[in-house]
Amino acid sequence: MSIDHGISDTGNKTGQEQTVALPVFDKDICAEDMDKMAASAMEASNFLKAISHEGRLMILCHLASGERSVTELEELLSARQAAVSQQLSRLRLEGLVTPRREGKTIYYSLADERPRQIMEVVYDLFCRKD
Amino acid sequence: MSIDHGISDTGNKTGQEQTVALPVFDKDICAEDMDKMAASAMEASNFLKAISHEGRLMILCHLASGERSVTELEELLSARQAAVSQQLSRLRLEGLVTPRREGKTIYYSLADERPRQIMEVVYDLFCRKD
DNA sequence: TGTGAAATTCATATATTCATATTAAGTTGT
DNA sequence: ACAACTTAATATGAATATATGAATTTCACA
Repeated sequence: MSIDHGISDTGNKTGQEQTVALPVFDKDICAEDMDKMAASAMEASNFLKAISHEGRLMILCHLASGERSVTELEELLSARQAAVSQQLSRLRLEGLVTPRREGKTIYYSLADERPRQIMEVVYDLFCRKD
Repeated sequence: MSIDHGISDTGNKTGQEQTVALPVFDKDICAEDMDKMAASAMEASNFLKAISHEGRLMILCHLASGERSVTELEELLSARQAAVSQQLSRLRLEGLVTPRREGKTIYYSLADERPRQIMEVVYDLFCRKD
C-alpha cells in the first residue's frame, strides 16, 4: 500500500500562507494524469537532467537570490570561468536562465519560476530533512 | 490496457497551490541556507540524476499510485524486461524504491515520499503549466 | 591598440543507456 | 526429485551522451 502522507507541507519557513497541497500522485491518480505525465516525460527529464549537476544546481541556487555575473558565480562556486560559462550555456539552452549584458559583464538570472520551485523541494528534502 | 485505479472522474482534482507558496529561495535567502545547500548539493544532484531519465521518471510515476510488478511496469512502459530491471536496480541502489517478493513476481513500491514530492512539482510544472 | 570578461571550439575522458545474451530464483507437472 | 517454464537480475559490449580542460575568439571599453 502506498504511504498516506496526507498533506504535504513544504516546510514554509515563514509560517504564513500554508497552502494545502494535496498530493497529485497518490492512489487516486487516474489514467489521464498518467497520460499527461507520459506526454511530458521527456521534457521533464530533460529539465531534470539540466539541473542534476552539482555545479548547475548551485548556480540556480545562487541565482534564486538574485542575478549574478559570471565572475561572481565563478567566485561563489570556486570554479573556473570556462566551467561556469559552460554550465551557464547549458542552462541557457534549456531556457532556465537568461543573460543581461551590462558593459563587459553579463548578469544571469532565472528565466522563470520553474527552477525556483524545484529548488524549494530539493531544499526541503535534502537540507531540512533532519 | 489502462489500469483502473478507482476514481474515474475527470481527473483534475488538483486545483491546488496557485503560485503563492512562499519560496524558500528568494531574495531573503541567507548565507546559511546556501551553506546547507552546498553541503547537500552532491546528494541532491545524485537524486536528481536518478530521476532524470524518462523511463525511471515514468516508473516512479506509476509506483506513485501503488506497487507494481516488473512485468506490469514492462507493459506500462512498453519497455523490455532487461531495461526495466536495470532502471529499477538503479532506483533501488539510490534508495528510491523497494522490492517485495511474492512467489515468482517481485513488486516494487516507492521507498519513501521523496520521489512523490518531486513528482508533484514536476507534474505541476510540466503538465499543469497551461 | 590593448585588456579583461565571457563564449566558443575542440579533443579527450567518463558515464549512461540499450540490446543481447546468460544466469538465478520460484513454480508447476510428472 | 527432476525437467520445463516463468519472472527477474545481471553481464557484456556497442552506441550515445555528458563532463572536463586547453586554446582560441568575440565583445565592450579605456
